Amino acid sequence: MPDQNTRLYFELFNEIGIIAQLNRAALEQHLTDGMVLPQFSVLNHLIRVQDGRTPQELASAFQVPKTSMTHTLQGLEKAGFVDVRANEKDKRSKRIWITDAGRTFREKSIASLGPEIKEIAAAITPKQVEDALPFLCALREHLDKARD
Amino acid sequence: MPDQNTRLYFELFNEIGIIAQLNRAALEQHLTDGMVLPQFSVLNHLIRVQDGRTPQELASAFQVPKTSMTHTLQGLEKAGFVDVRANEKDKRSKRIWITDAGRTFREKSIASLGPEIKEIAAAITPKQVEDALPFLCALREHLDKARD
DNA sequence: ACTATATTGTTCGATATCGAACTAAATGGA
DNA sequence: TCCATTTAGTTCGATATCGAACAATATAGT
Repeated sequence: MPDQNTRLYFELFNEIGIIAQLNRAALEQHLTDGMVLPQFSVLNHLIRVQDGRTPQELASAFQVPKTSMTHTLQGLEKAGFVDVRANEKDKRSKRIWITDAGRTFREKSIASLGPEIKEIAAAITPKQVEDALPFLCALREHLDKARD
Repeated sequence: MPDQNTRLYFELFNEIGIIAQLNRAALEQHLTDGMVLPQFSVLNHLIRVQDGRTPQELASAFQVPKTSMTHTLQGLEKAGFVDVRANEKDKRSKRIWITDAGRTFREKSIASLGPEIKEIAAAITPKQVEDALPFLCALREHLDKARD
């Protein structure tokens, strides 16, 4: 493995790390009630994929340790944005449902992000994003698989 | 802004966030001495760009708050991987120099990452990375500019 | 030169993150 | 059925992250 290649992959992950960083900071400026990105992302996921997910499914979806997801969900529950109910099919487990307040919060947040997204879209077109996504998905999937 | 586009950009940042997450976890498994990704990244930056940077320059480079960089540097200094010296040209400021121990640590870490990178390179070719980088750089630069 | 403003870095407190150890429930052999 | 192993989720403790407030120094405008 020539050093040049190592450098290339380092640069890739460096850029990705910084983008994640900037995205997080920008997004959290639009979230009220002290919500943070992981909490907002969970709300989105519950709507996009379907609610009724278990905490473990959510942790896997976001590739965070389950302890982190516990913490995230506790915050969402305290804010009244999700309901945590027992899972009849597996009594070790729970299921997470988004509440009306959660839906409203999400919608308001997205609305307030509108101008931001519009601005990004002016510089980075949807077409470009579509073209880039397969690469990112492949990279994600590979890292995911290699995780043992 | 149609909802479809919003969704697209959300997905983009979601993928990027997860990749950053996975990269961090994978990388930290190869770091000894309890070093974490930001500390390793700083060492890399000091070699790649040139050491003698100020903490503020480093914070900007990684787009983290300066308090976070203070913390990162304190860890590196305690480990003996960087020297923090006064900045003659600006007495508010400091300059960071990598030590021999820091260089050695970085080299060993990179060596131990070799197989990992090789494995990634098998799935994601350097060519693909090169093709993807301009998009990521553009996105990063835009977010950076939009940060006010 | 003088003063207002900006910049650098720190400390502090609140919160986020996560690994280890734990409990409870499910699963898979014998 | 019984017991070993696996899985879901929590608690706990250590550390990371970051905003606010601060002190020291630099810069800009007059």
